[in-house]
Amino acid sequence: MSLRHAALGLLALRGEASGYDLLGIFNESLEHVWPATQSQLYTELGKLTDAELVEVVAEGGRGRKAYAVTEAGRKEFEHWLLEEPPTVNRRNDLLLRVFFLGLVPSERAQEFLRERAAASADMHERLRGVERSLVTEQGSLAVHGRLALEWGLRFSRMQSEWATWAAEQLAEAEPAPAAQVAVRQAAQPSE
Amino acid sequence: MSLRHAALGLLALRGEASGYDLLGIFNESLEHVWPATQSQLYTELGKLTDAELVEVVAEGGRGRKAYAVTEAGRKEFEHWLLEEPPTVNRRNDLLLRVFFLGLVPSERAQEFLRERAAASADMHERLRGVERSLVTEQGSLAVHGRLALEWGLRFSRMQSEWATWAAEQLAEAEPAPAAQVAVRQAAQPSE
DNA sequence: CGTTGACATGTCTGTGCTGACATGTCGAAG
DNA sequence: CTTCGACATGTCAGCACAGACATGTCAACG
Repeated sequence: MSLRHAALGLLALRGEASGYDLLGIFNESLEHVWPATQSQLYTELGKLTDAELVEVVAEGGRGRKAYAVTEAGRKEFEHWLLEEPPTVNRRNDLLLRVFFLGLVPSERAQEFLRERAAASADMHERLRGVERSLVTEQGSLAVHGRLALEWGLRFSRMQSEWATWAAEQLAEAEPAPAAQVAVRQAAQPSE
Repeated sequence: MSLRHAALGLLALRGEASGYDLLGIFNESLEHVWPATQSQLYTELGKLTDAELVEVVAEGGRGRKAYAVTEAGRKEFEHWLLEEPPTVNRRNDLLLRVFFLGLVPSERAQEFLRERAAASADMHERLRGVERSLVTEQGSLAVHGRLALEWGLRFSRMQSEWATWAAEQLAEAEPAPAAQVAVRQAAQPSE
């Protein structure tokens, strides 16, 4: 239920904002961290209002409603931020595939892993580009944005290195082509 | 929609299995990679049967139905495994919190990051334990299980190091309590 | 013989999320 | 004056998933 807290947090940062404003921030700053669609966001703002964690502080043109966090909202947000343990992201598409890699020929599996290594390396380079374009900015938002960026840099590097290593592991474990099978069978009587 | 493919893959590995059997595997081997509940799994097996990707190959006592993948199922599975690009896991609870860390005093934020570093270090140790208990096992499942384990080891180490680094960044950026500012400046010119 | 625990299948409600749809306002440019 | 693009709010259907509920069989132990 983190969208709730993301919205609360953005309102706390901004002081006040409309659903439309928040949507803009979600699509810019939080796109890679916690994406949200418009329908979700407006629904959540409605619920937050009902729960009295936010309130409408102004109504402007085009039906615009400016929201701000209430005292209860601020409290709820800080509790979430510091007290509640972050939920670990359990599902991992990549590792699920790795689990099944034994079902295809080793060469195909190695190819798959090398592709993943390349994809992560690409991601790393992309983030390096973002990093370079960020050196000028200042302020607390930039400080914490940089922490998140560094996480991405380290993660993509780790994953790229891991995938390269994994492909090598498979290459060593099974030297592959049919010609070598006989050798293997002669060398090791069982399994 | 990866539960579908996880079920397909497990059936391909096992040859044939009941929903109950698969549930056991999900709760043991795939718990940290792709958890599934019983209701989800039985529902999915029903859908897979309707789609003719799996079929009931035997019925046993206690209403047991043994499923096996069909030719179409095998094809669909291999397509997913090798052709479809793994979807990146976009939502990240931890980074979302980091984004908002500027809303609390720097000391609290540093505390938060150090806690995260400790939690990741714990995770790392836990996985090292699993690694040690795995050295005896053989077979292709163990080979690919080890690849996934190594990913976990590298990930937890990376995250622990990152959190430690991030806490230090904040400590440097805002040397905090006014009294100590002078001391720090005198003691260490930079970095 | 009765109880317990593993085996085994299924349904239902609620929630979070996505994508599509629906509706309307306002300012600026042509 | 019309049209277009940014601003702005909302609903709805559908899917994945979690957790609870419902039902029943079979083997083993006491």
